[in-house]
Amino acid sequence: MDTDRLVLLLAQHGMGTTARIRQAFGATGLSFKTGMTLMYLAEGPASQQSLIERLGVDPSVVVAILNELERDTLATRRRDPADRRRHIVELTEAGTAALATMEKLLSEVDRELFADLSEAETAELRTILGKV
Amino acid sequence: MDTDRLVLLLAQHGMGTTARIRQAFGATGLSFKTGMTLMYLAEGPASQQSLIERLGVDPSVVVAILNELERDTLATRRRDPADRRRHIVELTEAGTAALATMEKLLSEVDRELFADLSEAETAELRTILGKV
DNA sequence: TATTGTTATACTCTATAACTATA
DNA sequence: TATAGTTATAGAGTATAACAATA
Repeated sequence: MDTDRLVLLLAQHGMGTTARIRQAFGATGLSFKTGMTLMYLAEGPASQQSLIERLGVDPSVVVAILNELERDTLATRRRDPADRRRHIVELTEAGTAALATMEKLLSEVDRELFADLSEAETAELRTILGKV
Repeated sequence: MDTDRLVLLLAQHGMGTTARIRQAFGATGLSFKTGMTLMYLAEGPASQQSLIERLGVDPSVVVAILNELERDTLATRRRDPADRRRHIVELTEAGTAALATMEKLLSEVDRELFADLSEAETAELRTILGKV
């Protein structure tokens, strides 16, 4: 799906990259956004609201992701005593281990995708995407 | 959905860009890949096989897209007399008009998304993405 | 036998709307 | 009344498998 338009070029590469990540994560049985959730939880306990914002998805999506993570005992949620409407979501030890696996998989995709780019080019790409 | 990993940055921007294009195309009632199909057909008549390759999708997806385009009389398909297994797919006049509309919508997204980029930066982005 | 296109079907991702419980 | 989270459900988008027509 090639084209000469920059928006389409970016969309195309993004879809390809996303598909590649999904494929890499597929081995773990976890979806793309579930993997992203693990990464956010690595920064510390979070409410579901904060996950909704960071993932940019509907609340119901976060519920489904957390159900999956709890089923696999990769994360836990418990009531926040300070506001019993909220949940405190946390990684378990198994979750931290799973995260390490996914980081390794991501590194492989990274190397594979950007193999033909110089150090300067990857820095440049990062800068430019930051402005988009 | 921010992150410091380049693969994730690219995936994120790609998904955002795709979503933005879908939204822009939404006004026409046509999907993203249907719009892409119109663009490919603008280059001249095509077989369904060639569309499959360029869109990078399953044959059944192309069938669905062409059913939609034919229903809206934006394209036609007819048997190729040289090989009666093949279809020759062509834009109609209405299809050409619809294409012009979508190009205009894409240009708007282009301007919006890359407003903060210099001429040099857009050229750089194009070059780098070409290597990914 | 291999290729082109079609159909039926199912799976993933995501959002909407109506709901419960807390504040 | 407003907010956090949940459920049920529906709609995209896409792939798989079995198929018919033609080469």
